[in-house]
Amino acid sequence: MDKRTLQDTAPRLAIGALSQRTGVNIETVRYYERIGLLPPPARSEGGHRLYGGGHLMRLNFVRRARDLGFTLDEIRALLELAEKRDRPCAEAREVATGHLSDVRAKIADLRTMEHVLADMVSRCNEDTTPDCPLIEALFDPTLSKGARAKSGTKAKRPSPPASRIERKS
Amino acid sequence: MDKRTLQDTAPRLAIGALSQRTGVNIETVRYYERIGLLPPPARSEGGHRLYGGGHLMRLNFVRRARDLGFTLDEIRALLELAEKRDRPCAEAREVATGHLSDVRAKIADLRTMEHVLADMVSRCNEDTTPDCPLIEALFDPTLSKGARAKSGTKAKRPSPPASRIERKS
DNA sequence: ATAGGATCTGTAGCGCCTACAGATACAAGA
DNA sequence: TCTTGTATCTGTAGGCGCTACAGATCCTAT
Repeated sequence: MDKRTLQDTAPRLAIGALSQRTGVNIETVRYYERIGLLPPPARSEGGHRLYGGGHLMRLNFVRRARDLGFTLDEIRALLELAEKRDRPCAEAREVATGHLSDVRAKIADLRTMEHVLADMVSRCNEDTTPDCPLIEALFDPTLSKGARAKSGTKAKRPSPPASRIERKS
Repeated sequence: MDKRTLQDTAPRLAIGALSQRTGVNIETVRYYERIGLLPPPARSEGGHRLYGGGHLMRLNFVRRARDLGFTLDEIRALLELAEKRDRPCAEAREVATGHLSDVRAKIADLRTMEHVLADMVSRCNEDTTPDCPLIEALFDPTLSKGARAKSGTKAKRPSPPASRIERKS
């Protein structure tokens, strides 16, 4: 059988067996079908799902891509590219490089967190019972982190005006 | 005002001003109140929320902790520790070290992903139109990754038995 | 007095599953 | 053949941490 066609051979796998072979939870398999990521399989007379080799490959593809952190939408795109065998390489590369830079951005974020956290924990070594430096640090505004800027200007007025209710800047 | 008491001074900040000063979305502020992370503020005669300095500090604390990746439950615990000033240091340290190892585990996972992805992308350089190596790699079972083991034994039978519907192993 | 913001409540949606209930199907043993 | 004990079925709700909307009300500046 051609590895790439995703055509179905005679369906013979029940959902539990498919789940075991792919490592994908049964409920998740049904979920993937609901959202159209996995095509609806054949059914037994009693209505049980029966999967063929194509499903097995496709679901393994999905699981591997999930392990690499691709979103379900990205995976959907990759699967489409895998099926229409025109010029998928460039487009697949695009999806993957886009995801790769997401991953790298996440790593950078996490490394920043890691350093700050490690620093906080280390300064917490001597058990200074009141004024735990870890908790103090979380109260301390110097840890402001301008990253993850949301939309909208952050008013950074240093001294608030006197009394009265403050509404917008 | 003591930085740590979280006592409220005269409430005078409207929710929009609080949102701007903390960088936390208005809807999120209300959400935090709903789930009990932020205490219900005073209200104006017409029912608008009015926040004091304690809320401001507390919400800033929450935002900084979120920036460091703490879950809301962890933050809840940290805030409790910040309030009862008995011996919070050891416990706070525990929360933080637990989270730190989560962060490190995530970094390790992401680095694995990064390497596999980078490798896939680089092997995709020459535009081999059919048989894109990137897509082939996702079909290739050698990329199985035994990590993230879920509950339940994964049956890894290499050759499936002959015909008939397969149910459980 | 009025206009135009800001805020109110309540609800639903996002991504990606996971869990449950109550009903049915199926394969193997007696 | 009948019975048992799984496996599977459908449908719905929940979880995290928000975000977005609708339709109503409030508040302040002119």
